[in-house]
Amino acid sequence: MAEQQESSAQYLISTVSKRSGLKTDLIRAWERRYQAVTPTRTEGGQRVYNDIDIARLKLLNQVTSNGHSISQVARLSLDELRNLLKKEETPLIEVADTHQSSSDKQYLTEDYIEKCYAAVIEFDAKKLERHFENAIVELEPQFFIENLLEPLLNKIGSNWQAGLLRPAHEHMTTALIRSMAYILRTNNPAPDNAPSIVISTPISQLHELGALMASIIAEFKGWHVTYLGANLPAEEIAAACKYTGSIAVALGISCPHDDIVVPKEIRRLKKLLGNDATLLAGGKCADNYQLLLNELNVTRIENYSHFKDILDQLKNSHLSKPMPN
Amino acid sequence: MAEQQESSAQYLISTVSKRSGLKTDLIRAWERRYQAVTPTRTEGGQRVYNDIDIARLKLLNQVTSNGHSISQVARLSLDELRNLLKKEETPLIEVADTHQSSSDKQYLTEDYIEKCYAAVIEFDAKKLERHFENAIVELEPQFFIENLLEPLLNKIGSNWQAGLLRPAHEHMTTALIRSMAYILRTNNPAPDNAPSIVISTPISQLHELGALMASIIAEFKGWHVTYLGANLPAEEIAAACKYTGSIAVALGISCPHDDIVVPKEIRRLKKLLGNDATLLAGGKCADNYQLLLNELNVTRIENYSHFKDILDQLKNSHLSKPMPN
DNA sequence: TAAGGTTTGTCAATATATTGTCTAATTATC
DNA sequence: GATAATTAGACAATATATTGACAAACCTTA
Repeated sequence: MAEQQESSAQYLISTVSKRSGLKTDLIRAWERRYQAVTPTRTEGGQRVYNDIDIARLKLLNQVTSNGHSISQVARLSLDELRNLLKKEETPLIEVADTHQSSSDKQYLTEDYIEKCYAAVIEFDAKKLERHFENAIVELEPQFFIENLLEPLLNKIGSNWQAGLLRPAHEHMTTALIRSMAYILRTNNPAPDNAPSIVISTPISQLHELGALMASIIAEFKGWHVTYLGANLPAEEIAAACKYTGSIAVALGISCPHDDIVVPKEIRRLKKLLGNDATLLAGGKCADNYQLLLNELNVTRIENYSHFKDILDQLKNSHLSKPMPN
Repeated sequence: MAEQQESSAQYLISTVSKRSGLKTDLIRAWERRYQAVTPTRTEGGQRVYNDIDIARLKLLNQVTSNGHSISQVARLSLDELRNLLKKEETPLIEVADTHQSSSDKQYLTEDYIEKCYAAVIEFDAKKLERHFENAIVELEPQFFIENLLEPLLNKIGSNWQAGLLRPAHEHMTTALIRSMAYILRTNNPAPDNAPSIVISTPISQLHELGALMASIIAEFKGWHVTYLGANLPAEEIAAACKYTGSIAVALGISCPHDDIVVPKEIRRLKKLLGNDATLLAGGKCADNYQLLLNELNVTRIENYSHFKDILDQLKNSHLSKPMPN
């Protein structure tokens, strides 16, 4: 125990009210009547909430405004509440955030980034996961990816290159984010006629966070994504592309390996793909191969927002000239 | 039946009305006259419905508007109602199923394994994910892991070694299972005093499915798991173990590489860990290093059930001699 | 076919439950 | 002292429950 108290920040009821969008009276009533949350107290007896409480109240707010009666859902776990929301899948609502100005949100996000980074340093996967969960609830998934995950990964990446973090830190984070990719993806299934893309990293490129991010983004953009993880030979990537009928292949290149393997693999892959699919390459160290990419007519992905543009373009040109047969 | 304690998803009559398309009065009348549904009650006496009730009412709505009299169909099972609809050839909304009898379970599982394997061959990640999702709901997570995931991975593994599957197949499956690990883990959070374990694969060992399975199993067994993914040098694994205060480290060795790197890494890791943590090794190809493991006093994990036994033993011996300070 | 009974959806009246909000008096915090 | 939190209780607005009734639709059978 005592982990929650020390690990996550403490909030008084007015803050909680602002963040959850519930009146203070209501928060107290829900506690009194249904033990929806059970905050600790100060010596003087004032309620002290943590991040989990806030996430919980936020979820309860959504669930009840979805038609559920508070008495029936107050004792459900975070996961059960999330499932409930997922099931209901009410695309009509999408209420513009009750209040919470954009500056609040920015501050909140930075706060989360700090907390997450601290959890990474401490090697505390559980804590990191909790922060992620809360953040996904508080910020919308889309916002979470762009404004929290991306900066966090950049920070981890650069600090790792600077020697401030061990490889094991990065591995742990990668493993966790991979496992959480599910809840990020799960909300918007791609339509059947969506275009397909294969995302991977070439052989010798073991760091896949960027590629993983890219695949989440592509799913959000309504693509069918076949994510293959790291370190695959060109034939395999090409085979996956062919099997899935993908119109694009994106490679993540983020290790400064600068050896001869990567150029060779890219060459081979380009040859194997021919004109069936567009080849894209991105990542921190893609620059190292700029000449090669130019020569082979491989599209360079500058950053994530550039990636989104490329996806849109490809999608449009694909839709305008449907199946050749 | 009598699965009300299912805890999640309890609905009041207005919600049920919206979802089923039946007026509240009618729902009550059907209950009063024909026991079409038998909801539980709140303390105050209000009706509380679950997902099955809703599915049932939806079906009854369709069936009756198809011409059947409510008195004749009110007591039919979900399956019977569905059959009725199917016969009538009325392409209406499909209703999610939940209920399953235990006798079907084995057959059902084998069916799922077939379907999942087919999805893997077809490179259809979305389909595979759907099968997984359905299976996890239909079978309990625990059962899912032991009776579906394990055989499926074995099948994939052996067929991959036999050359029937491409590496890319295995990569895709790995990536997907990693991302679904979240919902498998998420239901039973480990208590704060749970022992910790680090799970990884040594450098040059890139295939992590086994290690991933092991980490899911360990989480189910109530351990704090720090999962580091594949291909980590010994110092990193040792560092993670030290940081997290883990009492055990499990390595997955499933590639027939039989080179000199793995023995070297295991030796180094054992040295780095000293007596602070128990070193375990498992996986298809751990046999290749049997002599080394014996020499270094590394526990060999025979299979997943053996792994569970080991975890229990370690947990007990850890609890009996708590913190040295 | 017409009469008579049965089924079925709907409604009304009355009583109880649930739930968000509010007031008042008191106590913490800074 | 000003601001914010606390408790306890009260209140009104909805939602639900129960019971009984009723007419339209549906049957059966003479």
